[in-house]
Amino acid sequence: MSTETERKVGSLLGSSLGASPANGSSSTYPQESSQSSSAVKVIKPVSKEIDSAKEKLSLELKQKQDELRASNGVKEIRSFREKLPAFKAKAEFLKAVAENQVLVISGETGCGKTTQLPQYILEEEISALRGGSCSIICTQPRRISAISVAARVSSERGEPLGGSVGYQIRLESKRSALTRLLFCTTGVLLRQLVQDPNLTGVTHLLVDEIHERGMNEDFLLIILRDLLPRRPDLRLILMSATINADLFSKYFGNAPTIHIPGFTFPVVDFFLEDVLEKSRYKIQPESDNMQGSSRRGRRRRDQESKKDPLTELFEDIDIDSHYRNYSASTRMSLEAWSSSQLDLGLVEASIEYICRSEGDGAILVFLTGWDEISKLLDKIKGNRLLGDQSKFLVLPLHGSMPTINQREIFDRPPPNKRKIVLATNIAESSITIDDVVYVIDCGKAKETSYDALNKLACLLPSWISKASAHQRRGRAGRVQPGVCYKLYPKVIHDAMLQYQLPEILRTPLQELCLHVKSLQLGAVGSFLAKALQPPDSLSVQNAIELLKTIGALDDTEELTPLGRHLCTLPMDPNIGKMLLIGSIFQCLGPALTIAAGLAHRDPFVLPIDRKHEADAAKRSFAGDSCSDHIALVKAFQGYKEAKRTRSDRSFCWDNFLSPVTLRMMEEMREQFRDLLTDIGFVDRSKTADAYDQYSHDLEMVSAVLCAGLYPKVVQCKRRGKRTAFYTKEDGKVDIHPASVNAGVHLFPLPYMVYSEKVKTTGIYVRDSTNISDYALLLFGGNLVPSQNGDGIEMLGGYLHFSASRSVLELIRKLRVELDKLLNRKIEDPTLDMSAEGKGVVSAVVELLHSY
DNA sequence: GAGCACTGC
Repeated sequence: MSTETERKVGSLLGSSLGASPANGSSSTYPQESSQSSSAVKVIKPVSKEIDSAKEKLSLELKQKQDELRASNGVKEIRSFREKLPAFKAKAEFLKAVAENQVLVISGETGCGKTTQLPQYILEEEISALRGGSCSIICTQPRRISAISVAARVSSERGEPLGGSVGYQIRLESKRSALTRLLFCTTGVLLRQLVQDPNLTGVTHLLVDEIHERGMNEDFLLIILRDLLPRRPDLRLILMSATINADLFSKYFGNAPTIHIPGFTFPVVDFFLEDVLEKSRYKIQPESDNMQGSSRRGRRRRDQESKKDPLTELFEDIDIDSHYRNYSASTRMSLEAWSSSQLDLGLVEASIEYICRSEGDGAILVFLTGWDEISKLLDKIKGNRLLGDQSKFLVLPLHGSMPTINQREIFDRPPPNKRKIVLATNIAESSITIDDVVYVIDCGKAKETSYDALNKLACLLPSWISKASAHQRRGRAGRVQPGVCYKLYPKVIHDAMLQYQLPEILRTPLQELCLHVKSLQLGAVGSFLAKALQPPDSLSVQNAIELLKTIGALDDTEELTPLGRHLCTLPMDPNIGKMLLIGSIFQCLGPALTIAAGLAHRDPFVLPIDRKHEADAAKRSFAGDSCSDHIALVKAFQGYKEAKRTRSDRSFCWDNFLSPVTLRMMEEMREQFRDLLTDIGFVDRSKTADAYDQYSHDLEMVSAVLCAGLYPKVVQCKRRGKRTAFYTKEDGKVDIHPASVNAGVHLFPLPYMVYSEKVKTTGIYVRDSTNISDYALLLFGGNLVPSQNGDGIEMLGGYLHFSASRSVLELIRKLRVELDKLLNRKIEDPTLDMSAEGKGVVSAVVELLHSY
């Protein structure tokens, strides 16, 4: 810091000291009253008028339903509905609903459970003249399914969507006062529970797809089990796609179970050994120049550190005796087969075999990721048979590839042209391609896991579960009998886990823990211990520790005022804090954009053939900011400007941006702005620019990022002509190659903040912004004087700052004033920062610019 | 030098 800066900051700070009230009791927070969160009073139908209105509605609904039933259009649909397997179980189902508070349904694909069961309840209630007072909710894990199921059900009833049947998902709903059956995402229901913990008025709740074991669904089940005794009139129906519904039944005190068989066309399975026989493909043994280390080798287990149990199981088999009925060539291939590396030649040979020897129909190949899809695509292009573009339409399908929104994935190709889709897990449940007849399954998927010991999120390829394999296989039998080629031995299939580990055991829990607090469900640890499969207490402890570090929970694990604000923001608590600080420091626009991008999805897409251009486009948005977050802000700004001139389509195309994601981000920004308004941080009467005074100030935006993302800090240490990166928890880490900071050798500033760090082939920081030590000193963690008195420490002594005594003293003073101001603002969001905090804010700005 | 997938009053 120059003496000039020191003088300026000192004088600005001096002026602010007088402006702040003498008693800035920033450390004591007002106590939360136990009633404070039930601000929304639920209006209960007590008066006679309301009762009679309901009776009238019940009559109307019944008349309308009877009329519709008699009409011709619905008659046709009715005969279709009566052919569904669910129809046979209708009477049993309705009887069980009437007699039990909780019911578990296991229904296989194609049985019609999702569209029929909620509808049966609705029809039954309307027929019994309870239509006016019933309220049926059916949750779905995904937005698309909530919409499409609601649309299907209302059309089966011959009604417009939003009548008696509606849907509600984030930022979008079609429902009315008449809606009696609502399909919503599980997340929407969880938010609803914050306002109305008793689900007042809801008569029937159906929770669909619980076998997927998503975090929201598992969380909801804990809440519901506690709620049922308080709501004896509420009926709960759990719907699972797999026969094994025991787990859920037991969890709810041995609730009765009804099984509904499914209907799909038969699918024939072939395993690796059969595929080798049929295709005559020869797997090449690992050549010695691969150093024999990382890749493979049967019975070379002792040379390798760790192998998964399924691979070990296979390697313990004596190939010649176990596969004695197979050809010598197949046995040799099985001997050479590696479970750790997918043999793309084998995939290619399988596709070729289908194209030569089998009938018409699309082929769907399940792979693990971008890299495999890309390499296989190249291989197919060079293939003599498959490379013929007049006969084959080969399409990659991956969440961050632009093809994801193209119609041709779903459309039937012209006659004599075969569609071949190379997909990730996205085609397992999110995207359905109807005309698939052949599935090729590599047996693996990239899966997130959470290493609580090292506080590290991982994303590694692993064997899928039997349930997943079944689901993938089923993709072949939607329109006619199909075939599934599994590129792994039957022995491995038989040893696969029945189900994937539930998400609650695979994910960092800070957001969930905050949610538990906001629902006033008691101590986080003991509440989550009631889960179907409770998370490791160390994971819970890590999450609580983080929430304490960022100031969302106090020492007694109670919500602080900051924590209460964060509960209202539907995003990771670090990102929520960034948004709040951004609004306080008048960087609202960028904060909204960054929050929307990080909370939803990166809008940058990666086309398979132009990834270097895509990389360059992202870097040009970042300019010399050394920030992925700034790149995001600039890209969004560019999109908004292009929209004004109606050139957004070409802008997105030219800059490798996803228009769908950007539109979603626009809507999310509005939602966030509204939420900030609700909690007082944004005043609607002020103009938009009132909160954007520093939005173009890179140093301020970086400081806001630091305030939000702390303690996710990376140290940049110069090593000769390069920079090496370190974190407290992991030691050396790498910048993710997709980051604008990848490959940059020297950085102007000594630290980075990031929002996501993940272990794949190494430990990568996915997004980063280069920040100064002043940003950290002012907006990072608590400042602790060094033991030897010559500096300041942070992050448990991991970060050390040294400077002259007078500078350190000045920073310490400024920090005290800044914390006071922030605490006052957070306790009372209506506090006028521009008046009350003028001196402190000016001093902060001055210091941040003193580089 | 590398990228599973969802989702939120």
